[in-house]
Amino acid sequence: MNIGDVSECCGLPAKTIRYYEDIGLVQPARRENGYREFARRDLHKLAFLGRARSLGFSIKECRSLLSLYEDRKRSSSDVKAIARTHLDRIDRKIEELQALSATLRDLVERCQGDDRPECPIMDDLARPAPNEHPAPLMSRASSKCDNASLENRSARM
Amino acid sequence: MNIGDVSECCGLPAKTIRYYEDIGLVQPARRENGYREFARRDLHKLAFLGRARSLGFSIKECRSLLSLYEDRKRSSSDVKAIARTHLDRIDRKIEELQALSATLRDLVERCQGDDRPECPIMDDLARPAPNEHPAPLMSRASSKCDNASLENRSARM
DNA sequence: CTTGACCTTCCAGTGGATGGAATCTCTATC
DNA sequence: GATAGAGATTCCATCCACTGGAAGGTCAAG
Repeated sequence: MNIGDVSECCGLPAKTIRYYEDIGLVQPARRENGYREFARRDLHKLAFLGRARSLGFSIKECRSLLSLYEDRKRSSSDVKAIARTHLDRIDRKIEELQALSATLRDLVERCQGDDRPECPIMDDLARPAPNEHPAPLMSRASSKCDNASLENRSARM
Repeated sequence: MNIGDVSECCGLPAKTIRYYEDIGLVQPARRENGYREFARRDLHKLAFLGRARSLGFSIKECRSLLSLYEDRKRSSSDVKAIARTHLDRIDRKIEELQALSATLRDLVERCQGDDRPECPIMDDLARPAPNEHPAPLMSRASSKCDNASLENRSARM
């Protein structure tokens, strides 16, 4: 099978398939004319890769999964470990994005969205810093960011 | 102010600040010795950029936001439009990830995770295709992916 | 004078492809 | 046999937003 057929058949662009060969995920044979010749085994691997990538596994994880796929004596615990790591990563990402979403939604809702310049979104972006660990008031005097420091340092040279 | 101080003060790595200069987001002055000299205005811009990036806005969006930030006659509707587009993108991403998470969670839960090779995760990955649009049975005979086609095409040269 | 912190530039690499150019190779048709 | 067009090949560049590291200049303290 030529690359175009494989592409159509496993849903991966030909470019991607060449790329996968390049990074060693598949090793299709070559014909005399230089064309790649994909065997059933290559097709299976590519379909496997396509599915794994669509589930968000990284190429590195795909490599591991692929070697487990081809290992008859694999332990399902190894597969599960990779999947769980990935799942945890996804869930952490979801939480991050939900926090972002909440913040943005609040800002967007509070913004009038008219032709005047006043805007809570801008106010948030321009605000000094998200004081997660608010410093004691006295320590501000020695901050590198206040005006005095700025002038001093500007004048230093 | 030197880049190191700016870095500490606005929380962006020096490398990032240089990069932001490189792509034209800030234009700090230069001293005679070649060192960058950041003024208050640059500090504000960098802090703004740091916050905007931490909210997930792309550099391109940051560029737009920054020019709105410096435009006294801006319309808050322009700001809001950018933020809403971004919010929508985040929410779409969350949905995607939640679907992934659900699929993966199901697979992980069904996997024994022992020393035997049987594994629902592998079974899923190795499965032909996620038949979102299941083809009529008869059409499989002409698929490029069945054995006959494979052999034919392999034998063609 | 030396040390070490800080600054500079430039180049390369990350991940995972994707776009495009220039150049074969095959097949079909005239 | 000529030719057109599809499909294959390679290689190089590009995307995003940095980040790492090398090689070298500058500055303040001891």
